[in-house]
Amino acid sequence: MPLKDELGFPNPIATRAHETLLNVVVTAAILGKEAEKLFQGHGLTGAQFDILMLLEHQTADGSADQSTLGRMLVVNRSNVTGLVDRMERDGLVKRSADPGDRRVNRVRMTPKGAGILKKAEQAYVVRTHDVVSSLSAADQESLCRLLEKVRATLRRKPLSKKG
Amino acid sequence: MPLKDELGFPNPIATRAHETLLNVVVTAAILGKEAEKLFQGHGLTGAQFDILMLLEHQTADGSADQSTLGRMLVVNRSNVTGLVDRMERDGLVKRSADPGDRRVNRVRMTPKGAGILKKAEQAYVVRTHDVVSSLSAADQESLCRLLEKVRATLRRKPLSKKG
DNA sequence: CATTCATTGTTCATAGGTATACAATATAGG
DNA sequence: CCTATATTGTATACCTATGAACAATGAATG
Repeated sequence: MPLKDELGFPNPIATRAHETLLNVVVTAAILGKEAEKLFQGHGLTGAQFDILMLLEHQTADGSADQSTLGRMLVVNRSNVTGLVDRMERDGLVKRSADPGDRRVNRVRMTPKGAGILKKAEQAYVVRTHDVVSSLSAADQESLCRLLEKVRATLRRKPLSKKG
Repeated sequence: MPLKDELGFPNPIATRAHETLLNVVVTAAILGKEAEKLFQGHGLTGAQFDILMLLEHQTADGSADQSTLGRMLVVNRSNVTGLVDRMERDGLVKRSADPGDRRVNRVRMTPKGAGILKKAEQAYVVRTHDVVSSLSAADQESLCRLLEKVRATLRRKPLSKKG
């Protein structure tokens, strides 16, 4: 079903470029809401799951400083402060001082956080596989490459240079 | 550049399914931030631009009720209350009573809102064309079709039925 | 060493988003 | 008519996110 009809638009979408970008943004929004519902059953939000996943799979020793987390999540580091605050409050992670740099907080999962992640990740893997099941391996590769191309263009033509 | 490197991940992304969905979500996030910067120069936020665009191009008479706006934006109607509050405060739209249904607010652009939209939309069209310029017409069609397939799967297998 | 510049994490104000509950109003059926 | 049931907009509590400003610390350079 074309995007126009999914969104209940009475009129066509003006340009193909607009429709393409709208497709990306709307799909991501729907995926995000779906993920949010999934994690709700495990006492996590989407952002909290993301942080636990990064700590589990994308760190050398299971810990990361907040700025690195922000960069990997593509969010402002001021946002990480609040995220880690709430996760620490809920006992999912803990902060500790970095021995080599007194500015830095190292963030690390608690056993409770690790346990919750384990179950949430299992559900996520199943659900993820389900959602992309309609795409062949080649389709998935295509999709990734097309999106990479869009991001590459964005990096090559930042707003500051062109508008 | 593969997503892993763009995000500064030291390790590979575990599954292709995860990588595919991550590509969609991350690209949308970057596009959203880029759009936000663009609209900032016109005194709008992304969500405010979306509402003005809907009123301009997807209504019969230039007005819409809040619930319809929510459905077209794929957001909760409680969110529309706040959006329209702020836009009314800034003189971009106004609310008026619906003659046929006393529960309903009709939302309509003010002349100020229309003027701002006109300029913002011009900038948006240029920028949009720029961003997808790396994709051929066929690529754009492919991208849209692949994303439609993902959304179709989501509708066919909602979380309530499978998890 | 001292100075400059960069980075880290926090705080603040503001905006967007959800879910829930609620009052007012419509609508459908007996 | 009356009584369920659904819909509309709102209020509230909460989470996610940005950008700006700030203090503390680190790094580079004269």
